[in-house]
Amino acid sequence: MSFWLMKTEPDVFSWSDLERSPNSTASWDGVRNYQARNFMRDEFKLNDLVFIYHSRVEPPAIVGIAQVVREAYPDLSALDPNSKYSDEKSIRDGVSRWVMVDVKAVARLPKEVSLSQLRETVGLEQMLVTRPGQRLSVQPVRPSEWAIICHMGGLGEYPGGNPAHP
DNA sequence: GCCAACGTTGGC
DNA sequence: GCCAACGTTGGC
Repeated sequence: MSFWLMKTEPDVFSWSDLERSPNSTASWDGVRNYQARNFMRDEFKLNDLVFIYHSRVEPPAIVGIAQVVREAYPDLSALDPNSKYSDEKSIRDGVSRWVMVDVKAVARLPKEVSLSQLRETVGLEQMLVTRPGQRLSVQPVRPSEWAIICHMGGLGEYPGGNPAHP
């Protein structure tokens, strides 16, 4: 199992929006960056765990943990002319080159972990999200980083464990 | 295949 | 809301 971080602007789609979705599950659509797409398409596996990160808010922070419940499939929003993610040029034979995954909210962090906290914490120096100018919206997270952040977020020994028993 | 222009991201 | 950093586009 692998760990990931995905960014979202809560004004557009927040952790609460995910929790309120049917079965706490939503399609993570609208990713329009090849590096991010490739992570989702090639490396996201069923049951992988994902930190949900709120950007463009004060403070930017990791707020919850989601789980991959469906692996990559074509991003339907690219085909929808009314969607802001519509991308006609990405369509070939009726299928977009962009993909989405379905994720399910599994645990809100009791204490959200802010970007400034991430930057201050020993062991997280290599995280992409802490780097200025880094805008990749889907990023891998190392197991050691996952464990540290779960602990900071108040989830104890959650890392890699059973989501049913945090 | 270069690179200037452009649009977007995201911390501040 | 600003704007630096970044990724993409398209003319050449």
